[in-house]
Amino acid sequence: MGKVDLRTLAARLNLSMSTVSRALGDKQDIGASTKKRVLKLARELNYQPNAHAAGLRHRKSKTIGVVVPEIANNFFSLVIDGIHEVAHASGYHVLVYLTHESLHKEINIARHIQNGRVDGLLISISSETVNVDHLREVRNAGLPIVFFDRVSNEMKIPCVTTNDYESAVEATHHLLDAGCKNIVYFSLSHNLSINGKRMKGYLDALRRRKSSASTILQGGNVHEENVNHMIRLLSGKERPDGVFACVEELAIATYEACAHLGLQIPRDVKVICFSNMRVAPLLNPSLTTVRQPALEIGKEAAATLVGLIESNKKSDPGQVKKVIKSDLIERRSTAIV
Amino acid sequence: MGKVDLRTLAARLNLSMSTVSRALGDKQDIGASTKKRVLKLARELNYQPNAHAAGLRHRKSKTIGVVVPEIANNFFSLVIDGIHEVAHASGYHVLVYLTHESLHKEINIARHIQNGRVDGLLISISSETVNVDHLREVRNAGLPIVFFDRVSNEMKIPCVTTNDYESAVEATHHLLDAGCKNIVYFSLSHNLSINGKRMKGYLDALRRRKSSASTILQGGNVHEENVNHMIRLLSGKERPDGVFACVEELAIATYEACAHLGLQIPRDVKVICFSNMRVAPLLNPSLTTVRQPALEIGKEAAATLVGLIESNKKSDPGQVKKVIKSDLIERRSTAIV
DNA sequence: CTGTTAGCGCTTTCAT
DNA sequence: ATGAAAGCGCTAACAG
Repeated sequence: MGKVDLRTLAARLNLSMSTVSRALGDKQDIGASTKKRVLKLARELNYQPNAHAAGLRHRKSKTIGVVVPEIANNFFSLVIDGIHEVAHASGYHVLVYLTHESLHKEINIARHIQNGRVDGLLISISSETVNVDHLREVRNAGLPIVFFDRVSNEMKIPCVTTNDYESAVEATHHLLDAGCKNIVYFSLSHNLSINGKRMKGYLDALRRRKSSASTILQGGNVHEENVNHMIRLLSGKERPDGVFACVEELAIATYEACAHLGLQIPRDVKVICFSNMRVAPLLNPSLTTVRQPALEIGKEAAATLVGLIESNKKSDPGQVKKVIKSDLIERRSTAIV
Repeated sequence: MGKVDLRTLAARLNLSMSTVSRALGDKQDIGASTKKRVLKLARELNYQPNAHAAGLRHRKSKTIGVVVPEIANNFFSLVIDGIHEVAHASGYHVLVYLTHESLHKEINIARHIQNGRVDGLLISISSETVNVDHLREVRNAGLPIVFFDRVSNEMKIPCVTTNDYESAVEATHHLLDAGCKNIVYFSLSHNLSINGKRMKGYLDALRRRKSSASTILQGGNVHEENVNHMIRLLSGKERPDGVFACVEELAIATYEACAHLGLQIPRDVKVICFSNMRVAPLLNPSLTTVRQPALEIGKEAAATLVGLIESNKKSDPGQVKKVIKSDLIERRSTAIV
């Protein structure tokens, strides 16, 4: 089965390539019957127009790039699912890139996509990313970018996030209402926007209630270290009675630390976290959870980007912030554990 | 910042485009000093060779397509992580496609990639896929394919799987050794290869031990239904005392069913499953688990595909089966729950 | 060692 | 309504 290209079709139909092209492209100035003939044969031979040729001609790839810190993560994979849904519906393909939280890789990726491979970029920046010159470069090359979840304030471009601040306030109130006097905020990298917003919500809520001592415990990428940090903290003399975990990973680390020390959740320690895994609520009803609408974030981000790509106004859209509300904090009525 | 292309570079250096091209391509027949000059300017101007033009010329996209049933799934996202690692190291980009278990979508994807967009395909087929003509078509178009995890025996092409059969035998022995007399096999779609191999291992193990009544419970894609099926089964007169869950999703459904009925795992019901989520072992020590080496599967699959692409021998490689061993069944020595 | 030329497959003027 | 021809950006003969 040799390739079938425009030339093949044209030859078999005794038409010129341009006519065939017009017929397939649904253009003006084409005879109805000719068009029908062309479409028929194209279908028969399963003609697939070469993507490179079309891309070269149009300077469009019909592809969007998605850059995430990691994919083996329920939140990001759900986001990608949402992106996919919208992208596919709009005829776009999805190229996925992983930074593994490395700024170096992020820069590399940014470099390597300025070659027509993608028409735009969706990105959730790595925890190491403070300077965003590499992204400016991408935008200067004419590619629209949309931030999601982890945004940078250094660039005024559209971003899609959740109402982290408000949810964090609410989550903190839950802990306070449950009687916590000594809460730990289990934190992600301090330069991450989501961490910043959640921590601010947390601190503001504490302040507003003129309440409680508070510790900030800095978590990292290494699970075992997170567990050990928490174990150390929970074994201290002033044992915390509440934990606000910035992401699920840290809640799980907390869970393991408690198990290690024989502490019971929620009897000894109340835990609350931002989470997307369906499993977390099963672990312990009180360990849960502000659910982020990952799928919706993905869809919204993709829709925004596709919009930017297709209305190729060079005019900077400026900073359009779309905030998608987290689900309210849920508690299971029936305790499982 | 206008585009910088070969022409730009050539003009600024008073060289011809081909010389510049050669310098950048690290070809023979190029003056050392010229080369240096070219590379220097290219770096300065951040020259990125147009992917479409190169692709058109070489009939290569340096891109591999990955087709998975779903991405919001720890196993598949880990596999993609592995694929990424190898692909990136070999200079390949990764285009991800989701079928959401729909054969229709799978066929569509197969059609839409026969246009030079990808150089090869990694696929884990949907649960609806029995006939694989759409994949034959892809291969006939000259694209190498590698199956991973969920394979089809209809096509003799390389596939990367785990030792499902052996692991299932072993897992079953664990349940029998724990004293189970009435085990349920909680099954996926029957035409999935992984389900077939695991179920066969399960049944063979039972037979070999001349043991136990056994029920096959067919699970599906809808979580609530899975839970309800299991609740119904566990409420029957001959309540099963063991569950072999083909995948983690079904183990979680079982977990919820038990919780709903007030049954304790493992006291009332022993549960074992194939799993990749780090969280499952936390749920209940006895609920665990045959860990599939997802990352390794991804790496191996990608390496195999890249090999096929680069050694562009038209000769059919035939069916090369690579089996990657699952981790042994693990039990946590310390009970957490 | 370097330049000239042709062409990858497609779209799009510009003729007819 | 159709065809001829130019060209997207790059590379690989083929000259020199």
